[in-house]
Amino acid sequence: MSSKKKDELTSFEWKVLRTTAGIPLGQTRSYKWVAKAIGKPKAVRAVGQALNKNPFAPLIPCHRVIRENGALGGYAGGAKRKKELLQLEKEIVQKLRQRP
DNA sequence: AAGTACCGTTAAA
DNA sequence: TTTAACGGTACTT
Repeated sequence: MSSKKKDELTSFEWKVLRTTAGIPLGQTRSYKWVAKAIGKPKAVRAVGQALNKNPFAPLIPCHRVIRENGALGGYAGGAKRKKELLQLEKEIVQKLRQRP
C-alpha cells in the first residue's frame, strides 16, 4: 500500500490522508493535531495544503479538520459548506445514539 | 491586534 | 531551476 516510492502522492500526503480518514464521524480534529500525528507538528500548513489538493476528494473527511483556534479554517468547497457538513454529521451521531 | 517565520507541495515564470 | 502561494500556528512587536 503505502510504499516509500512515488505513486502519485508523497509519504507526507499519505500520512495526512490516512490520519484524516481515521477521524470518527461527528468528531473534529485540528490541523495541529494531524500534523503532530504524522510526526510533523510544524507542518500544519503543509497538512492543510495536502488536504486542499486532496486526491481522494470527497472521500476523505477533510471537513472534519478544523483550526486549533476553534475556527473552521478553509475548505475547498467553501468554509460554509464545511460548517454545514459538520453540523449534519453531528446530527447523524445524535440519531444513532437515540436508536441503536 | 498585527506582522513574521516556518512546513511541504504545486503552479507559474 | 527558482519563486510564490496556500485550508495554520506560534512567536514577537
